[in-house]
Amino acid sequence: MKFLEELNEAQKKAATHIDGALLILAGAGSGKTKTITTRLAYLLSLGIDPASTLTLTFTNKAASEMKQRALNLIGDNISHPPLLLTFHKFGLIFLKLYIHLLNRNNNFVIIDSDDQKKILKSISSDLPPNFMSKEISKYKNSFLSPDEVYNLANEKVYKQMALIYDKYQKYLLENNLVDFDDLLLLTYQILNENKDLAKEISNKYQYIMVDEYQDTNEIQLLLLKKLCLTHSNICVVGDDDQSIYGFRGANHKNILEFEKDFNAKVIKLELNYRSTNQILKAANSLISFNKNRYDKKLISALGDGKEVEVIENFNEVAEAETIAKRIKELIQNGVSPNEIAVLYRINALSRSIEDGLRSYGINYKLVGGMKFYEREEIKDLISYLRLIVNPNDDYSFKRVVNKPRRGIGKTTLIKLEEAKKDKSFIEFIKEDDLNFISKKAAKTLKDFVQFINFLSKLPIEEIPEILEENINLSTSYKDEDKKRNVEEFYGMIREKKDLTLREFLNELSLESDQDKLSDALINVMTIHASKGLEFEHLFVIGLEEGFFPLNDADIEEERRLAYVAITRAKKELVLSYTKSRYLRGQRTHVNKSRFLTEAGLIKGKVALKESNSLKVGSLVKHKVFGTGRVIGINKAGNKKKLKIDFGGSVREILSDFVEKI
DNA sequence: TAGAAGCAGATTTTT
DNA sequence: TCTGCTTCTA
Repeated sequence: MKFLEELNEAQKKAATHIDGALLILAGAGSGKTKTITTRLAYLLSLGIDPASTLTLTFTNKAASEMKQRALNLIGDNISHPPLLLTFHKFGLIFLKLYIHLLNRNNNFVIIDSDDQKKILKSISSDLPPNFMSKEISKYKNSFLSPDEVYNLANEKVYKQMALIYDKYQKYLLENNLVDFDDLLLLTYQILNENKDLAKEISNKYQYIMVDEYQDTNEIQLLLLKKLCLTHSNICVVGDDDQSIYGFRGANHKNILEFEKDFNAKVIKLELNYRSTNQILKAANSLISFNKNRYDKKLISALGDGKEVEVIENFNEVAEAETIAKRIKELIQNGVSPNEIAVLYRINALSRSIEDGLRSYGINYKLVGGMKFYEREEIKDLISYLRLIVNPNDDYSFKRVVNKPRRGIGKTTLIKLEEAKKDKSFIEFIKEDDLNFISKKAAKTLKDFVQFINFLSKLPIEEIPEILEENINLSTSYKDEDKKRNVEEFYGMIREKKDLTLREFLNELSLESDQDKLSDALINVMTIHASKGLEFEHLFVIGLEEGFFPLNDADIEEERRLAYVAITRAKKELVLSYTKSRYLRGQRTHVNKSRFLTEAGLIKGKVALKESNSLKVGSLVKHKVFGTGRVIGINKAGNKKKLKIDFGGSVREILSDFVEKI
């Protein structure tokens, strides 16, 4: 087991821990992936059956990377590879096998958040789709049924939301659709309702590992508890200080309470192999202002290094120019552009820096941005494929029936919608003589349905050619990029000839974009997108109150975000702020961020104005009273007393005793 | 039906 | 300022 020798003492301790729960608190740059892949290799080298291990990640990229690294360590002397996949894919595989226990068919289709919003929009046009989608996700993640939401609602909007939620759920059931939350939720539900199955599954996966544990949500925690029903061999890795997905439902508390929840041993990895000590000093100082955290301190294995720089500029144009100049110099001095990055808190700040980079002739790539399969043209094609798989998918029908233009506009669709009643569009068009619309439109629709029907009989690899011949989608777009994307997608389909179309579609909706990394470009992205990455030379812009921190709602998460940003830097870190910034057609004067002071980079008084994000209208959970909604907030000394409506009974409770959901 | 013009709204987003 | 949606007009 040579590979153990590559680890430091703490890492080795973590990697060789076998039985019982373990929390590996892996600080930024402390060799987290190395440690857990080594642990996996170690388990396998002890003769543990790969099939009895289960490693869960959040991204496909992380899963495949870890798998590769573990296999490299162990070599090819194992019968089959260990199971490494995302939480969602695990849910998918599980539901394929067991969704019948909920009386549902396993030919369900996964919808992404975009589809979800469109469905919600069609249910209600007077609430913002983002709001609806967030609310519903909250309900699902706290196991609230539409009825329960209705009973908890104390305001009109929430009553309305309950009805929308109800309609949405019915729509999903009718069309046999599953959203991202469902993949986890239904899996949990099945395990919860079938005790024997839960035991069987738990027995099957004797060694569970979870990556990025700080990003898990409530359901994921419950799911893990089910998986650990018959044993306690769960090893989770994460860093509470890098929990930055709270707004998406991640519960920072999970990692803080793992020790208690699973009676776990804790091992801290604090030796950092990424950044110099100057950089870590700033990071440590900043994060120490957070109260809810494990105490730890990163120590550099690399020496002191260059001082962290703070630069002030008059405005965003000057800022961009200063930074572009610096980057140009770096590149001229032989630094590889892919070792340089510019980070910001919100996408809106990318514009000024892009302008600056362009005017200095620096090539950059915007990381994050629009994902390949989220693009209009790809979604169009996906809708065609979905319609082929499931002709009753009205959502997809509406999307593509007039793409390319066939002369089927809004009016025709409205007429059809009224006439078809409970039937799906395709069903109806097949059976009806359509004499209430023009002859031409009727023929077009009949032809369209026939075409879809024809496609459904083809093997997957023949679909691209026939599709392209008949609909010419790639030529109907003016944009060259779109044409290229269409071609690329056709290529992807052709490669999948050993899958059914349905399998292909489900895989696709769980796939995220693999960035084509190019060495010739510098990186420009949000801090969120930078998580897990590292750069020798790092510029973080917009360190101004109101931009970063963006607001006071969850200042600890903002601070963790700043911590993530700082710890991306290997050798050189430059933090930049301006005196005024132009945004949305308005110029505002801004003050430098408190984070600069907290990081010990500039002198100044550290303001202590903390507030938590509980507002009137927030959903909260109480250990005894369950879920309720805040209807009032009062001060009680230096604490907050909340008036909470628990589905009819109103109670006053100190904010310490409830948890926001 | 399809493009043009007018208007509100605008964090972060692993699946 | 820019985007995405609704309303207007040929």
